[in-house]
Amino acid sequence: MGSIEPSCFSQLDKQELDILLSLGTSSRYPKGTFIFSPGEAGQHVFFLHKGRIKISNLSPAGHEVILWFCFSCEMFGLSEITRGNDRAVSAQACEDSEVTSIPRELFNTFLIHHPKVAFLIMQILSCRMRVLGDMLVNLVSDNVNTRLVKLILRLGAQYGTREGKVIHLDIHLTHQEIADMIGTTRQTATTLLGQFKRQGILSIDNRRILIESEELLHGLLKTP
Amino acid sequence: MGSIEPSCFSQLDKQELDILLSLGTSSRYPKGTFIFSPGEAGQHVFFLHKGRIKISNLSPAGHEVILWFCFSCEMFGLSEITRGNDRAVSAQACEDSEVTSIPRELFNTFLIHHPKVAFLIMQILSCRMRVLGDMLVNLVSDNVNTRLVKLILRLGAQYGTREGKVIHLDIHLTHQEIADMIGTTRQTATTLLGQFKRQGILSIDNRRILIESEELLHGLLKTP
DNA sequence: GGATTTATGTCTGCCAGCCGACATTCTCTA
DNA sequence: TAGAGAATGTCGGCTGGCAGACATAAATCC
Repeated sequence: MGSIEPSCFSQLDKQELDILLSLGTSSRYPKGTFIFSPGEAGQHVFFLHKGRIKISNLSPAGHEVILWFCFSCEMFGLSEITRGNDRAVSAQACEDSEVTSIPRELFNTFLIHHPKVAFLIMQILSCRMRVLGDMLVNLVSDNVNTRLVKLILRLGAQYGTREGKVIHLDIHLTHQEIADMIGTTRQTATTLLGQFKRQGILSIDNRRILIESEELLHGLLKTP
Repeated sequence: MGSIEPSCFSQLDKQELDILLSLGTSSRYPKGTFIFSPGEAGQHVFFLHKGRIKISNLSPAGHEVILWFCFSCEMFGLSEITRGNDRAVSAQACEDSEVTSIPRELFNTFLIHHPKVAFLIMQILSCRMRVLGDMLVNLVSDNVNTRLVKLILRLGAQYGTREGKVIHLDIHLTHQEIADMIGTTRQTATTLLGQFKRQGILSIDNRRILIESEELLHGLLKTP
């Protein structure tokens, strides 16, 4: 579980990052708009300055699976870079977002001259592969309740800010989105979240989760 | 569906490949032995000359999920290269296999001087990410029957050899392994495979699948 | 070539969680 | 600030497929 992504480009010199970003053009995407969709040719990679991007996979039957979210200073659209394949997934802005898009060719050339960055990219890809692998195992071997607990714990560890015992999750998430992350239905997610609330494990304020007791949450893992 | 992996190192000059392989040492792994297991430090990458390697993820509860198989001329153990992380998955020889293992550090240095290969690695990682993404969607949105059909079709397209209407799948697979690839139980896999046999869709000879009628198989996708 | 392990085939009860349906409440937008 | 649209809460019936349990068949190993 929980191999955290080397999310920030902190490992990059400010200088290197500036060169990279100068290769692209910046633009704004209002909440809800798609940066790219499945089937399109993948001719750009993206660097997210501000906002939040949802990377998801849509089945022909219309079933959405959220693979992960990208936050500030993360890159996305990397999977298609080398060959310019069609996009396999969609990228949608969950909030108003500011993004630099870098043409594939320029990015590739950049990588050749900056092997350090190429390494970072491999690292990001590897890390995301692990996440997907973990998701698969969860999906197969855990029931919905456990999956939800693990999701909340993971989100807390990765994106939460601690205030005393309470962990604030400053991510606006609907029950539908939560359901799509763990492969269940909206109704089931609602029911379980309701239970957790009643047990004093968490509360939700304007679609933002507050983990009241990480301990209790952990406890749910032991006795299924 | 079905983005096929650039499996072979055909895109590499024979020369480049020779240099790469000279960095490592070759050894044999008898059927059943593990090349690496979860939790170990990932200090090598591997090139498979001959045999078949099963890459899988094991849940704490003991539930195995097979992520993919590696065949001749494919590499594996790539996910941990950049940082030397612990292995997240296990690699087990399904047949007697011959493998060259290349120390991480040497491989990394090699990559810096051969950006073309670095690109190839990214491509492989990207491709495997897609496969995992597809697996996730399948798992969530399809029932077991459909998942099995899709698996067989995919295996056929990827690894099958055509002889007239029949497609030979020269991969020795137990029902348990098939079940572990689509996230179901051995019993259910057995039952469904039995049905397919009775319908004349496929036959199994010494654990090797023969697709008798790809059409019929495809037909099962339309009417669930 | 016989014994032991490993894989296959089949049946059954049971229950997690899906699905539809609806009421209620929240949250944006105009 | 009203009104539309979206999100949440809740119920109950239905069922896919899991989990045992066991018999048989097929490999594999001395």
